[in-house]
Amino acid sequence: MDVTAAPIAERRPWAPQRREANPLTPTSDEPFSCLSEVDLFADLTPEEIAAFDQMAPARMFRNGELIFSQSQPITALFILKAGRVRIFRVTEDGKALTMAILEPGAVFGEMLLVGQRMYDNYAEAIEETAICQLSVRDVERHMLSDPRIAIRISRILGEQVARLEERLTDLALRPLLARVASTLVRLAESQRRSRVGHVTIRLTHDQLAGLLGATRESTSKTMADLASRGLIRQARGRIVLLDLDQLTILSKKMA
Amino acid sequence: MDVTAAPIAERRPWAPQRREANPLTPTSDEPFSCLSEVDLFADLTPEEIAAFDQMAPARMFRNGELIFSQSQPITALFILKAGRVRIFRVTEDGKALTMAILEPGAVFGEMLLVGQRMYDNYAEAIEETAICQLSVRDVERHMLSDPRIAIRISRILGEQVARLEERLTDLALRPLLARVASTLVRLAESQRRSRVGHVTIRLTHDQLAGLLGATRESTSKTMADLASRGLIRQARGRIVLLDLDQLTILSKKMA
DNA sequence: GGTGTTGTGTGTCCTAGGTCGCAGAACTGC
DNA sequence: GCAGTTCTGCGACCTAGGACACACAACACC
Repeated sequence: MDVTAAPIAERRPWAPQRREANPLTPTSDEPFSCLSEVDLFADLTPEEIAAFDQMAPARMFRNGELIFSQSQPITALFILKAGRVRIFRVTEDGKALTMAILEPGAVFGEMLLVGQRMYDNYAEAIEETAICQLSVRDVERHMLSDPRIAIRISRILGEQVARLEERLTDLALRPLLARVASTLVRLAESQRRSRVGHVTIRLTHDQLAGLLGATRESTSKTMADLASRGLIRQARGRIVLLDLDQLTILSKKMA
Repeated sequence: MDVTAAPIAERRPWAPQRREANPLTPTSDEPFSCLSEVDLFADLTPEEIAAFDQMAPARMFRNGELIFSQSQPITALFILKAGRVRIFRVTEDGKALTMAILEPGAVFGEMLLVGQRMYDNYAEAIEETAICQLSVRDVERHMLSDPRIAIRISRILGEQVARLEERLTDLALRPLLARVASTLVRLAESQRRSRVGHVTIRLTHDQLAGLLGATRESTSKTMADLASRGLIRQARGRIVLLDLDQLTILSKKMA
């Protein structure tokens, strides 16, 4: 903890554990490419990618640091190079719902590209994280007009719509057990880098609860249930999915 | 009711009151334009629009008729010319959630354009409705490649994402009263053709409930509450919003 | 190894909203 | 007008999951 920091800063539950500022390191030492392997740019030539890379400064964030709150439209597009990021919203009375947990390769802030105001979304690093940023100016100048990019954006947004509709109906019509199962399955899919054997999800019950729109307590209870059925195995901060198929079935069960 | 029809067809609550089939009338008599005034095509020249119009046959649907269920990827794109359409999902046990209620000028089925399978969405006419359809082939041939269209699609999807995120957090963190208020306000915005005085929303409590993810009963109760506060006035199947500002405030109130 | 902190298990309430059931009002079609 | 249907309004339940309050286990940092 930073000793120079304020008293302890009102500690709202969703709030970043560390304060927002403090760029840490520019980390331009190793000139890694931000954009290759990000499918938003998959249609571009290597030369074009290199050109974009020039204008995408990288930046590190510590666990808990805020990457943006709605008050920062300085940057148009973020590319998550390493680490993990949580996108979330907060209500007046301090409760939060997390919209997504992003894995490396993800692009976020795309709403600005599309004329949306990015609303009340916050983004927070949930571990040591490297992020490349493209400024509004560069993006407007070089990307918005490019049909290859536009099509990719459509695809990304389309997937997002599908996921959101799914979550919405789950939340509206399914009991917690099913929602937990369905969320776990979805998380598993979104990170099946290694399709070998069991998938491990690195999330605390608290983080999972934020994704579910439920409390930590009932989430814990439900997880215990799943564990007792042998569908998952638990450890502090990580969840091993043992039986994807069974979980998928459960995710569709109603009351 | 159609006397030749089956016994009464298991009447699941979400099901169309009339059966699916029966094209009614091709209605090509008056050659109206399907595509002008639809902003998806706003960037096209009048000639191009006319060309598309050729390939967009219109079709009428009666109140309650199903326009598509997930088993019909014959048509890629629907344009709602007149009437209203409800997009919804159904769970195994017959409960439904309404994703959207569309007004004339809306485009739907866009998910297919974007490589999504359109999932479990159903579309149903909720009044006498005229719809133009574009086939997968035509769309693929003439539109997907067109950057002007691609950009428009991005914009539409972006708005959709924003709305869905809003609804999701509402559902997760706000009590029914706030959700009702917020939904009413959203509906008002989406149809403020006449910005004069009070907005009238033509929906039954039941339809509203489907949009809220709540039951008809509690929706009714909440509506009565709003009415008693003088924020709305009610009549059978229609709701008059008297105090938008106050409703907006309410929509943000928590418990 | 001790001390603080962050995750997890549980247990007792308590309430928003679902469920069921019915009654009456409003519109539809004859 | 009358009969069937669709809407709306209650009211008496009942339950999933939230709120609160701990206790303890695991890790992190010195």
